[in-house]
Amino acid sequence: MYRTHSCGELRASDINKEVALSGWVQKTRDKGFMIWVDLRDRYGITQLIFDEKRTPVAVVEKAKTLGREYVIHIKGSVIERESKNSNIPTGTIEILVTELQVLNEALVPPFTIEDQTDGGEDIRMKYRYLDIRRNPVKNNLLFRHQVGMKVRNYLSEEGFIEIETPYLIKSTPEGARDFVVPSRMNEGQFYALPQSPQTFKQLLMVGGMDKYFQIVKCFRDEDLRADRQPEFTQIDCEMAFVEQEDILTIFEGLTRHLIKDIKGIAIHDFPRMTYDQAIKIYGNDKPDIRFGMKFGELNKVAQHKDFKVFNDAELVVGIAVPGGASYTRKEIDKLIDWVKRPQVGALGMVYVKCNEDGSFKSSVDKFYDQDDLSQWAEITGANAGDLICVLSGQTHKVRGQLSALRMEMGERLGLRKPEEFAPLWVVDFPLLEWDEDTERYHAMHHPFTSPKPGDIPLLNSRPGDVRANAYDLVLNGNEIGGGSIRIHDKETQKLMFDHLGFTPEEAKAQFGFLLDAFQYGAPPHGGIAFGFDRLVAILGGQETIRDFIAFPKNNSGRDVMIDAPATIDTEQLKELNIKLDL
RNA sequence: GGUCUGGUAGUUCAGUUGGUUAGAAUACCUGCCUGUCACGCAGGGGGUCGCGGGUUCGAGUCCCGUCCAGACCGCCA
Repeated sequence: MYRTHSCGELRASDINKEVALSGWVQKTRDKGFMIWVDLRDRYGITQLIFDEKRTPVAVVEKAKTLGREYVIHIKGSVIERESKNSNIPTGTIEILVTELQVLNEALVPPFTIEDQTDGGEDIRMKYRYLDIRRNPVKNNLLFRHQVGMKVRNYLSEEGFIEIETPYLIKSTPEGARDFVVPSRMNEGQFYALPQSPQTFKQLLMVGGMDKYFQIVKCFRDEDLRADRQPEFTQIDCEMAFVEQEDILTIFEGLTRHLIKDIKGIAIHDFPRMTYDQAIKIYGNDKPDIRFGMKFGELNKVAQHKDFKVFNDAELVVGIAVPGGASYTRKEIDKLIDWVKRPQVGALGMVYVKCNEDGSFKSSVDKFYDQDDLSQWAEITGANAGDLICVLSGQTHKVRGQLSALRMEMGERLGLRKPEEFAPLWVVDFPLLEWDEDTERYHAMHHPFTSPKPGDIPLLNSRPGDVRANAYDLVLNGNEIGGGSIRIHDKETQKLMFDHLGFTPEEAKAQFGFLLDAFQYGAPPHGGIAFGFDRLVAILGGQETIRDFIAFPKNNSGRDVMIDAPATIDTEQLKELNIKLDL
């Protein structure tokens, strides 16, 4: 028997027990007369002691050869420590070893297996199996498991059933790039990996499985980010005979339940905001509402003087940065440089210091008097001591720029507290979005999203103004879920394809199976999908999902541990009838 | 596709104005140490300064190119 106990469970009450333990050597402390070995497994650390007076000589000699991360098996008795360690749960006892067996030697690991490792991101990913031995990564994976269990239990109790859908499906032109898989048996043809089980879950609704969910891998061949991986996990849900309100209620419940159960925090406010409001007030469709700095539009009070920059602008908009009036000239200049970086793209920034004595000092004092500036302060909600930052230009661009500044300042001022949770529904998304490149409208959510019935007449005249029955769940400035009420009748779906520029033939070729299915009694239905990796990371107080995934990809979509992707040999290519053109 | 930052010992980093033999911490090895637990002490080994080219009497340092990594923009229905 390899072990009678784990390395995390022995206590003072176990003293005098004969035990067998197995695990990894975390550390040896050889004092000459005595050797201590910290033995580690998933459950904790137990100290072993090899004593020249009490341990057989041969065993002590073998203990001297142990290196870090050796896998060993020992037998011995639990004894009370002479000097106890209150830092670890097993700190009152140690194991007086009588038998030692080296199960496997280990090379010296390239970085230390400690909470505060000396290894950087790169090397940790290459040796991810060693990284996973470390508490921070291990605990993240345990945490992910717990969140997953709670989601499964909650949805299951609500009557949802988990159904698997295929991974080898058909490529579609809309949306993200597909990962494709060549088919050996069907020459010249390819499967695509699903970007989401969207059409399948709708077909499950037609199939009468009126409450479906799945914790499922999805694939998108797009560039990566700290919160974006090419393969990621969704909590995918769909319900039949529901309206938007039913969905919001159920998944508001799930969100509250998770935050309460996992973080012990009761969510009081679960606000809703329309897409238009979010864009106007926060410049962003996924606002972090843990802090203020709401946008104040200043066109009316800033375009009546001779300041050409503002007069020519489509939008003049500002935010009040709390405590910013104390910034030095140099600090403000750096802030201006920050908004002028290409990633943000502002051409400049006007600032107003709101002095403690109620006066204002701005970078545009030449053009505006104290009355003007006091109106700006009122509109942006600035108090004495704040700094008003004002950007101007094209509405769409300026909102994005000021939103970037708002998030940056929220971060710098510590207003984005990881242990605070502020969920938010953003509703009434536009149905269509103009695409500059292809010069046509495409579905903002996906082509199966239903328009708000009242807006359908606008489809021909002002397609950009048509709102959809679509909603996003935003948590702390991150989009963690999104969904919609779907189209369930063939006519509306045809209308939609028509406006997306699909010919009837194309629509039939791509989605004929769905249109067919809708002719056989499709119930009204809708759903939502949560980004599981993101949800777990945010509940864990982080925004990088990578450390909540056992084997993530790097920035370039590579798995540096197994070195994938990789070329395949000529035989394989031949079998697949593929010729490379490189 | 683009912007920015970085690449120096196993690892994390420092390296000034271009100037002698490239340093620190940690890890590793050896020895010592009668209760360690970030053990301590003494000693030791360890470098293609990412790669290629250029400027220079002289390049880790400056210039050009390139590769790799990270963050972001585009992209992500």
